[in-house]
Amino acid sequence: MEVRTRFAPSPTGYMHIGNLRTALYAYLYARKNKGVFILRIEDTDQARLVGDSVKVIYESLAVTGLEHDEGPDKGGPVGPYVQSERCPIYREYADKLLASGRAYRCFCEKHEKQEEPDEEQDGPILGYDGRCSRLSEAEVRANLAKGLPFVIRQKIDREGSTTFKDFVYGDITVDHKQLDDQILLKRDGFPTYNFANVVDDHLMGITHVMRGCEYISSTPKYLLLYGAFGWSAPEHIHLPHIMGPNGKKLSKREGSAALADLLGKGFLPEAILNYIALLGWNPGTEQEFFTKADLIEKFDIARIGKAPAMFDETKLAWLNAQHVKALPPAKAHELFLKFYPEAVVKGFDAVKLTGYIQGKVEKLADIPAMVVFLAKLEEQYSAELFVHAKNKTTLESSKATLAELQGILTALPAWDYASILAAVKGYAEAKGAKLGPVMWPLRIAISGQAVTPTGAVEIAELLGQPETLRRLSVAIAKL
RNA sequence: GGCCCCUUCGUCUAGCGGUUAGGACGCCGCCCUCUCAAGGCGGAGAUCACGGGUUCGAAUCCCGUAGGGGCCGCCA
Repeated sequence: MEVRTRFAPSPTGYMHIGNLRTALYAYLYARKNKGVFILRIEDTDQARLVGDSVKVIYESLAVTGLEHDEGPDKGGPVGPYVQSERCPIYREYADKLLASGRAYRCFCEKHEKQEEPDEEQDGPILGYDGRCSRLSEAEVRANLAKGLPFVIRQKIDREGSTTFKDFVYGDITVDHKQLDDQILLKRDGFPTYNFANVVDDHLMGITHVMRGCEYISSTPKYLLLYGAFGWSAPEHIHLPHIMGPNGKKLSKREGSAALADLLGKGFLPEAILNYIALLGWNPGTEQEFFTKADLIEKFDIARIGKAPAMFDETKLAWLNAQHVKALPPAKAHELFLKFYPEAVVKGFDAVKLTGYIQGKVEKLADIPAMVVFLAKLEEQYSAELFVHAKNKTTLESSKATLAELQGILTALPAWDYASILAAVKGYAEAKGAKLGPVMWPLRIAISGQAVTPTGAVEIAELLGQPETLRRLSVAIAKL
């Protein structure tokens, strides 16, 4: 049978990283099995509609390359793919349940969520007591005639229990005493998630349902619904949560919960995908670097773990650096260009710069701070930087070295990497010194920094002869 | 409160009855080197949440306990 998976986000205005991982797994599983990956928008909560949020969903899938085969924007044989456009369908199926006696109209007041379960309460919280299921036909007709608003509830027999097999968590059994007559159709005519999800997954031919593990407890209710319709249920794959640092829920406030935040920090989409794929799944080998194609090939739902994982931005940064290194030079340059300060692009050979620092960039957002020194020497840097124990440099030795170097570099006829390196090496050899004691002061002098993204010779080459000599003078004066 | 689920280095994880409990990030050290980094090598870091069983033998199986998470919405 053809595998069909779906990503069914509700339009909240941003792409949560946990949701993105759910999408990724559903995508990978579909691709791996030559199946179909569907996008469905779950916008049944009219009170929470957020303006442009469907656009955010499209953009998120596009930037990460999780392209769907069917969806609102692409069409498909089982549309519409937006739940708010499917209301007649839900109505139709609710009526079927009404007719078969598996559902009933409920005229009760809204039952608000209980924030703090009553400490005093001894027994279980029972939920809705099902009183409207006992209304006579005449009473229902009378209420309808009065125009009383109602919801449609599924009639659930509280005897017995339901056991289902989850691919990740194994056999899960829930006692029907834990269930209540869930609402299928709300007062406003829109379906609840509980109902729409079952109807749509069935009608759309979904074979494997992947979603967060918060749905485990209510899955038996959905299964009962499949049963009430006489439908066979899809496979269920519940996923453990991704936690924030401290083991708390990954929140928008921490700045790493949304895809847009991560992108803004300069993480590559492919690195983000790679990283979140590994939160809760592993290939069983020691491979950690994955391209999307690799993931499709290696992904296996049997190797999804059960324990929640904490999101660690440090490790993401490392993985991101690996992906940056793997970029074709032209692609790297195209990306880096967006982060180079204007003065750097204008005044220097940016292509060469990219080549020099590509192996050192962790996050793209770090780039501006890494390269500004090229455009402008921070002349107030401390002379103490010249003192380096390991290279045996002091203020005095640095001054002497720099003065001699300045003479040699001034006389240098060609200003390219090889020539500069040869000149510096020749100088060191002539003095019987190692390269370190010469390179260290040179690099400090022309960068004004202890840490630079590339070596002294590369920096000198990029700066050009006049600016290199000028900076040398600044340093000599300082010393 | 009821029910469901989870628990191996700080973090991500391997492990599926017999291993010196392996790898990765981070951290530390060494080497290389044109500093840092990268790269290479090495180190510290886990009484496998705890307590009972079962077994010749348990991180692995069973039962409890604790801690954490989830559900108990006309939210998804």
